Amino acid sequence: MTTKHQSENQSPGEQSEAEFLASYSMGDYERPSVTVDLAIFTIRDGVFSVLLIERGDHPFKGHWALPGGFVNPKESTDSAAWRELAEETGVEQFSGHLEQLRTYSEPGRDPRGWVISVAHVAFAPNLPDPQHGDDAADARWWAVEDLNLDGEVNPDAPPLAFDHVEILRDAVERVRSKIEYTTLATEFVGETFTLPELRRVYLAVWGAAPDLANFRRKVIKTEGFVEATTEKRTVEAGGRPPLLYRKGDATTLQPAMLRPGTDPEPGEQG
Amino acid sequence: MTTKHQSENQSPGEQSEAEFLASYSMGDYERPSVTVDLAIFTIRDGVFSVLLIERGDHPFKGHWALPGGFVNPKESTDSAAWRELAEETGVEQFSGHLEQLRTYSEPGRDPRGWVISVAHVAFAPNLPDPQHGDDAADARWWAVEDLNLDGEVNPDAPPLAFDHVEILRDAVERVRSKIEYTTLATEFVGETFTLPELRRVYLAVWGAAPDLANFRRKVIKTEGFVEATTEKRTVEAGGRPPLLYRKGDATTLQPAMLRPGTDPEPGEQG
DNA sequence: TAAATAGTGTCTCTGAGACATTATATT
DNA sequence: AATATAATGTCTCAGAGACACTATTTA
Repeated sequence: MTTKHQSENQSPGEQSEAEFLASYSMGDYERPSVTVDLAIFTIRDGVFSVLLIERGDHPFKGHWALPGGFVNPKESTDSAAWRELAEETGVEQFSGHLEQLRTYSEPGRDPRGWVISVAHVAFAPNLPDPQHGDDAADARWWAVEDLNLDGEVNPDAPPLAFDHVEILRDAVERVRSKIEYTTLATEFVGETFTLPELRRVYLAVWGAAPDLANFRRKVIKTEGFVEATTEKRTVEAGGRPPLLYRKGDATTLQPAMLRPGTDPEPGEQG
Repeated sequence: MTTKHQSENQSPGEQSEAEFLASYSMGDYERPSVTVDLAIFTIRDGVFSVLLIERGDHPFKGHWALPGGFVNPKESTDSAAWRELAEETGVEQFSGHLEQLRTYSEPGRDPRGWVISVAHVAFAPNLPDPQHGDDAADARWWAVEDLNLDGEVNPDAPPLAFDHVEILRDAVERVRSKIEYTTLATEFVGETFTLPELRRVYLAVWGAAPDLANFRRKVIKTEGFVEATTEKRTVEAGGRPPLLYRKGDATTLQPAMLRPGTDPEPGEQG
């Protein structure tokens, strides 16, 4: 990476970069507020869920929104997202995965003014119920399939604030596709886990699980996906106790885990 | 999409959302400048190339940067990117593809202050040489492989400004992977094209082309990727004249076109 | 032993890699 | 005819889908 950049030849009367910066003013361009929004996903009792916060204030009072907040100077949007993640989940040492989704900037997306939001997605194993926000607003996990992300299916779905329907749609699709070609499904289970547990992650996120036998073959044969331990999960009611595994050091799946039902049809119009 | 959100019951003394917004002030949070940066790719004489601009002013005077500019109020970052794209390429009706890459916000990435950049990637068929910038700076196409994106390989590579090495690395990888699982390779060729031409797109972008015969089989059998015309390309020197094709209406490739050389090894540590 | 869950074996089909062969043009 | 490029045919192998079968536990 090139970091020194003072190397160009400089005529005597010319300004150096240091002098230039010292005299530089950003001018009076209008500037937007920049926020981060977080789609924090977990699987609770086999249900693919996302954390939402009920707004206690206008605008969108009583509607549900993704947790988020302003980005401060001297921090990256990632840092801001990690900070919000800790605050909202109440977990100081968050063990999951966080990544940037995309930036939403459509004019009018926030009625208060010019607000650009950098959305992030987090994957986490079973998290506790969230702290109640200090602004008396509610915060809870919602099953993703209970949200009306694709049309008005569920009359009891919470109304979503801002453009968070769009963000959530993109976030859900990101998670669904990311567990196809990476090992991130292991972020939704504990330190050790069984293969049926890992398979239930795919079931929860995709709404359909790969065939049991083929899933095992795929996971076991993909070097570095999981590592077998010698212990078995103690099971309460009936059934053969499953072997426990630990995540391996692979990060990508090559070839990808295929979503069932997605018949290998040729590309379609989008 | 839920757009009406005035439906919650409101006690007599309580503020309505309209009243709230009328009295709302964004406060005096410090706000960043937000810019867009563009990685505009094309293929010129079989060479995968990107448009860079030589900076005429500090900071990074004499270094090469991605074209870009400030985002204005009342426009999305996509609109800003389209606007810059037209300005920088000098093409009013740009026929290619533009998409958001990701947002770069690391503190210190711009020595002038707090600047957050939303980077975009554009795919275009052979574009003309760019206009000279009005600030007397140079603007030209650079072969991607002549840039030192992965270590100091080429001593004649142009020095890159800001964090544009990182952005370009991400942008190149985006293009390389996007032509695997979408039909975007057709954005690099003209209205009609031959299969060998399309294959040379993969050769240019990946540095290696799929086997000729297997490539044909894949493209032809993927419904909606290309549509055969009845004409042939008139050829100047020797050889059988190839059939001309037109792009189909498919957008995704299922299964993906595989990069050659990438031995189907299991996932590795990243 | 029945029920429940975990785990194995195997047939088949699709699609990619490799590479030999045929087709159609110019000089 | 020689050369050059386009297009086809075919053998093989990896890996996914489907599903029958075996294993290990509790009630």
